[in-house]
Amino acid sequence: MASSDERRFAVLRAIVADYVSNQEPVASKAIVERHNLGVSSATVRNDMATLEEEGYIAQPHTSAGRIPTDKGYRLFVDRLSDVKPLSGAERRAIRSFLDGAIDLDDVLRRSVRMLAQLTRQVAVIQYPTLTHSLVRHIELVALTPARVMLVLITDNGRVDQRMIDLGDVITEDAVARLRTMLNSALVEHHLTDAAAKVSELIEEAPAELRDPMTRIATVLVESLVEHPEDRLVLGGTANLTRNAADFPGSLRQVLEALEEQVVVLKLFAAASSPGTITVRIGEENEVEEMRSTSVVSIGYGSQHALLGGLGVVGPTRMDYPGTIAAVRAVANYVGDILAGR
Amino acid sequence: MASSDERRFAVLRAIVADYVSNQEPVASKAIVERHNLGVSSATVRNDMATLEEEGYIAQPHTSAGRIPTDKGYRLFVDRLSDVKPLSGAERRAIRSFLDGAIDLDDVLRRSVRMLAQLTRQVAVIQYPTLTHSLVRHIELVALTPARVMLVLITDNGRVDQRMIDLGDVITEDAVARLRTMLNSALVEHHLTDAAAKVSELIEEAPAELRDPMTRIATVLVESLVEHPEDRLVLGGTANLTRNAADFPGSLRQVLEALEEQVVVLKLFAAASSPGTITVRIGEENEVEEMRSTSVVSIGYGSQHALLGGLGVVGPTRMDYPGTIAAVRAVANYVGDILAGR
DNA sequence: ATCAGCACGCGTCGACCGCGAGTGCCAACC
DNA sequence: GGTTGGCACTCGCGGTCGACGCGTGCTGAT
Repeated sequence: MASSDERRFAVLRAIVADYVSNQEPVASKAIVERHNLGVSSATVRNDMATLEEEGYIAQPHTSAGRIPTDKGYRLFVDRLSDVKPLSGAERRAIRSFLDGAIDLDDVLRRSVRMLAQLTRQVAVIQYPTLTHSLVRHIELVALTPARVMLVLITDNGRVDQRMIDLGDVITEDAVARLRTMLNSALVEHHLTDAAAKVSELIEEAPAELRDPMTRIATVLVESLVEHPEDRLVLGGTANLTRNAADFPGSLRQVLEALEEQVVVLKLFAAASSPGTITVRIGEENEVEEMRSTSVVSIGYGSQHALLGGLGVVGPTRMDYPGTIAAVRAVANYVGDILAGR
Repeated sequence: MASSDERRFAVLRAIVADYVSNQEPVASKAIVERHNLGVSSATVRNDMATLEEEGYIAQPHTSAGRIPTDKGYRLFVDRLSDVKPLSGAERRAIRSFLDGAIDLDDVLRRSVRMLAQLTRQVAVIQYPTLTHSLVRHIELVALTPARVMLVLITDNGRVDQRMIDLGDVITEDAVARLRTMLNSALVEHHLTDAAAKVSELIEEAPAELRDPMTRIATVLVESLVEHPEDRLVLGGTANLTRNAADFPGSLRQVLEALEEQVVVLKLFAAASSPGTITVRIGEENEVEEMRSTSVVSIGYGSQHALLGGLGVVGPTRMDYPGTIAAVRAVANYVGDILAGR
């Protein structure tokens, strides 16, 4: 029967809600008290038995209440329809806080902070990817006679730098000529086209500039375009300790994993198009050490260009609706700010 | 008697050593077993009674062994004479690991990581201060018609960026002229002189450039020279959980405090001249939340110029000799690399 | 001053027990 | 068939108790 199915789901929802807020197994009696389902506790118990058979909930010990399983959370999240948006005050707070930002770094730092605060969890933001960026400017600065620094400035405000060892002394004049060549070839072009443009540059270059140009091109293409070490900003790790019980003995592991950029990047790999929330619950995470956490992530950027991912990492026992709302809101603002400027 | 004093200190040293490695109160019997002082446990007990009266050690409960107090650690550290340097292998590891660095960010990231690994504690490194730096280059990039980005490149490889709202549309040509003016006035000069030079620039500027130049000057001087938001890199926070017992209930507090830049900067405020280790033990810390930790810090840079501070934060029960050696070694390498390049 | 010996204090650990929460099941009811 | 009150049962939790042993402080001897 449809209605019986519905009530069973209502029971699951109640269990999730109560467990999230009280973090203790919830009993049938507690459900009928706090949520008015219009049935008795015995009926709820029957439903709970079914839910348990189907694997949505479990009981820690024989005579305790039930807690949701990963599968239970999954169903709960999938059926989540009306994500209540943030309050006006919250929206205004975000906006005004982020508007004070001074540069890209600052935007991202403030955003993680905001997100961590809103969700009371660990927040992560990826730096906007370079792949879709337009080159605004390339600077070449001689640091020592045989060493230059390449500075790449893109349209979303990101500034990247690389040391380049030229292997030979170079004159200030040569540096200037290289700089001019690079800029006229690349400015206002997409970084994805850089590889092609740059190889042309090498061919066109006068003999004496060919070697340094080759080295510069290699660094530019290899380390900035093909293998950009995706940077990310982390915040609110203190929130992990909020309920140490949520990470049975593995708090350490989680913290360690979070310090590994590679691992965290994997968590956000799913972030596809902006606006689409991805939720990875417990065991669904591919990363071993993160099996005791849930990850809520989303892509940010404008409608057409995905700039990067952001999200939060927390216990599977988290306030999914609230977290999703916050993540979405922050992604909107970050996207606006980085695109709008 | 001098010799009796000496033995009492030897007892303290033994207590510190044993407590640090076993992290449990150490008994008189254990001392005579592990360290050969040539006296009986009864004698050690007498010494311990004295040490306790003088406040160097304490016992958690009446019939337990002793643990060092902050004052005890202090004495221990003060009398530390021969800091055993790192092993050759370790030195080589550090060197080769840091040499692979790609730019300043990378040097610092690798260094914290290294330091955290060596000490198994939380490592912190301040970005090299701007105040003593030489300006290598200033770049001005128009991001939108009325907005430019100021990029400052200094001789130690640091790259800083600031958005500047000009309040009015500006031509590409004007930007170029401003850039030229800024560079010819500031390049190869100390940032400390920037304020003076820049105010000259404003006066010399042609009327139509005066307004944008003023805005740029303000940002440059105020936000980069006078109030540089001292950035810092943190690593190894996972090590805090290594022994949660070390932070009775306050692990959360410590983590939170570490996320506050201001707080952490205060911890390192003492870092004076390069090469001088500063140790703050427990209650000696001015920061309230850090009273349960010890901070070992040092300045790094060349002989004459202090570039910044670095160090570690850990439990008062830490391996001081080892930590001090590691901190000193890493500071040396970081100083070398940033100065030598 | 050092040391062996001893009595004492006290924290730790395991066993035990009673309580109560929460369940599963059953029989009755709509 | 779905729902409900009732009831017996399970099992974890918290508190008590006692034995044990560790580490100490003290005392008296050297």
